[in-house]
Amino acid sequence: MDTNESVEEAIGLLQQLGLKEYEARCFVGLSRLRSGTAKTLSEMTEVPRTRVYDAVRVLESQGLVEVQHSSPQEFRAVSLEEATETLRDQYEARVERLENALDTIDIVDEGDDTPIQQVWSLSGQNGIENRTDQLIEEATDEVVLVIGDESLLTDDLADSLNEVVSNGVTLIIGALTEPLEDQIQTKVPDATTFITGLEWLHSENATEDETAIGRLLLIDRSTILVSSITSGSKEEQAIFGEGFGNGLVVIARRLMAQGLVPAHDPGQ
Amino acid sequence: MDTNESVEEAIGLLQQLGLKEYEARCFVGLSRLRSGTAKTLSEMTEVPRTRVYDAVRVLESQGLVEVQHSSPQEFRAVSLEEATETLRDQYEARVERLENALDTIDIVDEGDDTPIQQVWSLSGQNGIENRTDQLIEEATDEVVLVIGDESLLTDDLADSLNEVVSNGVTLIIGALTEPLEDQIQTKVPDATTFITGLEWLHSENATEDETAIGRLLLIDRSTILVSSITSGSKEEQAIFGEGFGNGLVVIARRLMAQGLVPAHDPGQ
DNA sequence: CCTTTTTGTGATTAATCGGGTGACTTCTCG
DNA sequence: CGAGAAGTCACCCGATTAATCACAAAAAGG
Repeated sequence: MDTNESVEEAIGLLQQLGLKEYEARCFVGLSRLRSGTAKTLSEMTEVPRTRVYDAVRVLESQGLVEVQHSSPQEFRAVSLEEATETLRDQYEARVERLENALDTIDIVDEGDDTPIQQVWSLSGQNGIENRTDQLIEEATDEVVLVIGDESLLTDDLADSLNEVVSNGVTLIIGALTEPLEDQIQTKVPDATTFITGLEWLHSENATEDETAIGRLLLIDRSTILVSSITSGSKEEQAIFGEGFGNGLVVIARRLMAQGLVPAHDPGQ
Repeated sequence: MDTNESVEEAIGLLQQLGLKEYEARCFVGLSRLRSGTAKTLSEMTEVPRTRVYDAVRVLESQGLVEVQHSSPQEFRAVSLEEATETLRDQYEARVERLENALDTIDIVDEGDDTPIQQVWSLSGQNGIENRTDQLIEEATDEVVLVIGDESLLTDDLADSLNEVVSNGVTLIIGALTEPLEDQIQTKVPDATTFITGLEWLHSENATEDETAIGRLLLIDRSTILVSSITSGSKEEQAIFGEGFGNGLVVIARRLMAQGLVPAHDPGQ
């Protein structure tokens, strides 16, 4: 809606995608013009005129802008589809090369691992999401999952759940609210669902930096992941433990036995 | 094969993907260790010990490593699959947001366009590739394509070609060598192929900064794209013109009539 | 043809960021 | 309790990047 806001956002995103500020400004500037000269661009983007040339040159070498070598020379941005496709290609190529490089390396050295009680923490919505999916896919016996916020019920997650349930794994999913439970039953029809009775899971009054429950995942009764979301920063943080004897896991099992999952049977 | 080399490459790639040097070093360091402390990591990666903590914290917040809050605390990298998946997600999210932002903007202002003869230049393998594909898909009548190097015959390109040929567009593809022609007939069976007789298209003796032909694309006899590859830098550069009256296009048509495409009939 | 303005290049300065180091507090363990 | 390791901070300095300026080349326009 608000163009100015979107412009700023686009500039920021382009910088996150690796462009410098001037390059980003020039690109969105050109995106709003069918075509423009250095002067036009400079006026519209606040980029010093003499620096427009450098910026555009970089953009051209990345396939985001085309240049007409006349005098004065004119610039124009490639179409939105071409631009995003180019960016995607670029990134995909890098990630693939990274995969290969790390693959040929992975030859680990000294095993610096202590096979005792371990509790790891990780944060970032994305990373936690991926870890969740992976853990679910590795389950052989039982998956217990409690979801605290509907935004966490992604399609990828549903895919993982449906895949594992089709392999004969028992799937028990809890929700904090009834509407959420309905959503779950729609996306993962084969799961046994329930509404958790643990009040402390609910995000109280949404005060400042109140901490709400994110997910709670128990795999084969021996691996657990619990995450929370601070309502202010919306950053998700998780702790994660594995091993049947792991303290965290033991607590989780006890918790479960007590009433998190009401008697293990569906409905009510 | 050579681990050391791969390590360096991985570090470079991670930096291109947005990590700082220390972060990149720490991540590949942890990738070779099942788990490690700040000291271990510092020794292995040449990152000052006191800075390992910052770096790892950032990595954790991005979902690339997990931390055990013991003393001394231990770090470990997530699996290769999780890491690449996380990176992909992150990027995809950014590109999508960019798409939206630019979409709400695109409301162009003053049309600063000159509808006269225009020849644009663009560079970068990726961008040129995308432009090529897009132009092909827009063809309504005829596509003439000459490919100068087999590396340019990508799957995406073949897809575009096959798609457009199924819409009844005449497709004529030239190659510089016979093996290349064979490849083309395999990937795009419905195309009429030939071997170009234009000697200057061939990359002479591969001297220093010799310039070899990349692609030559003529769409509906009114839009043309010609690219070259400097053998040294392997950078691809292209010029691009549209409009039936465009000078560049006129030359291309004449060139074609002369013998680029031998009499327009298949084989020999 | 000469003047004036615009265009493009290059060098130069200023500010920011990231790599690198060391001081200092806290913790662990003998 | 004391030595050494772990962890946190604050700082320095070099490189990158934003920003300005000086100047040559080229158009525009009398």
